[in-house]
Amino acid sequence: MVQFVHPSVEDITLAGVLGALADPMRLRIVGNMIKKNDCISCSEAAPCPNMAKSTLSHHFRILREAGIIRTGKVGVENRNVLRSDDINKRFPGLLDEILKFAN
Amino acid sequence: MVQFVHPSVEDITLAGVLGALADPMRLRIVGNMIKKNDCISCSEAAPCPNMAKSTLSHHFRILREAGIIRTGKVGVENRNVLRSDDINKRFPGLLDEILKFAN
DNA sequence: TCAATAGTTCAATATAATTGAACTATTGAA
DNA sequence: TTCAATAGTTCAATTATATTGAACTATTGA
Repeated sequence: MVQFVHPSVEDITLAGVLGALADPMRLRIVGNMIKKNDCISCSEAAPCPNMAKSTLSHHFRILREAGIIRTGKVGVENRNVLRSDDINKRFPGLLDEILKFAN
Repeated sequence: MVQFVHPSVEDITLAGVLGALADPMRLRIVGNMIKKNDCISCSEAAPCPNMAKSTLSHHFRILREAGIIRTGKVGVENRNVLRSDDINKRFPGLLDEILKFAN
């Protein structure tokens, strides 16, 4: 059984959030999640078609462990949602401000 | 002669800015710069007393090459200023929003 | 039961961060 | 004008992180 690790709200850090978003590929993943209505599979959110799936999996793990997204398994695929509310509790307005400039 | 490299405004990237600020030490350096009125030497902005000066120098280079700070040599020391105006031209409001949560 | 799908984990290699040691440049004093 | 002190850079070595192919796990549908 694959167990996904998600930090609690109080464990989300500024450097962690910035670090997770400080990568063009991960910015595009999060941008795609917003565009495609927020709850999508990993491959659907992929920033480019030729990326190795292990790399994609790694990027999702980084986003997950920084508290940016929440991942749950539904059937054969993972569904990912942005943790906007949680991040806003910790850093009000920050996420929107950053994602305004993504893509 | 030491030549400092600074990107032009249009070469400042979102991932670059986020990457430069995605480090607790660098967040503290920038926080210290704001607290101590913006134009300070490297050692004055140091995030902790026991950091190797080569490491400190490295962090200032990261901040400089991301376009976060501008460095100039004045006498025996370096003076560093935040490039708030330049970053605001490229990403209006972003820097303030991030630094609101630093420290 | 078996193949297909979606993703994870592992191990190897490639890239970035940290640090001590040696260096450069500027100042101020003998 | 020489010499020590100060402030930082650069280099080389080690350590940590990212990327990827290959092998694995879990779920679905035929």
